[in-house]
Amino acid sequence: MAIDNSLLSGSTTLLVLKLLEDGEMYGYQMIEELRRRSDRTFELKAGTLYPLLHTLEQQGWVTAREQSGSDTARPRRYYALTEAGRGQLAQKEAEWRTYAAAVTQVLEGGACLA
Amino acid sequence: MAIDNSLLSGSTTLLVLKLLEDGEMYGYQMIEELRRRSDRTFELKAGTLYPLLHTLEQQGWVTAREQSGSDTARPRRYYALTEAGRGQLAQKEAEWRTYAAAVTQVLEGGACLA
DNA sequence: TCTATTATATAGACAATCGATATATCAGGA
DNA sequence: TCCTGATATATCGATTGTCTATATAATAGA
Repeated sequence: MAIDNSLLSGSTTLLVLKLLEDGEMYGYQMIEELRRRSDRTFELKAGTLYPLLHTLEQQGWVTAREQSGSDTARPRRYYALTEAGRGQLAQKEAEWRTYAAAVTQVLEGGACLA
Repeated sequence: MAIDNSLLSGSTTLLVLKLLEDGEMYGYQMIEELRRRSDRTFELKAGTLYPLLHTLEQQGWVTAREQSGSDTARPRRYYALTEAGRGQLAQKEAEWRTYAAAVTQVLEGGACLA
């Protein structure tokens, strides 16, 4: 099922930081990996990701390393989490859990609370 | 914990429709009820809700009934779900579950999938 | 030759939320 | 009495996040 784009809003940063938790990745790879891990639910667009990566870099949450491989058409920019980025990831993960729990509570809690 | 505003984006319509599932409500009441049901996680702003309600009405998902009670300072606009609105609610609820499951999968799935 | 894939980048359009402001009444404290 | 806060709805402009479209450039395959 294709989900409403607007649902994605706000969680994209979390998802991108999460991808970098286990090691560096380049942008195009992130799009593919995110699609794979989410069973095609998330099909992040290039026009969304690249500006976001630049923002994350400016904020000091990731660092970039350009690798102009001879085999690739265009040099890849590998991104890695900084310590600050790890902190942000932890915080955004906690925020997500709070948010998701609250939505679930509204959806299931219905009329009666203790 | 106060969550990032942008996380709310896209789920607001779902939450509002859900509130109306059990009967009609007016705007101000929805703000309070949503805050209560979510344990203060959702503090929907008036500037967000009222334009949204007008949109929902235009789309035919809710109907409005104005009640100028003698005891209230200003007449209340009571909103109720239409049949189309119920359909939308069901669809948005399904979308939410798909989306939330995908985020959880990315957060927990990590590197290894079967 | 032409198209698709890999790989990054930017500009402009669009949607959703917010803060600020407006209006109007009533209750309660200083 | 005056002033603040709560009740109740409404609109405007700013900000943010995502998208589509476009650009560039090399390589593989039909």
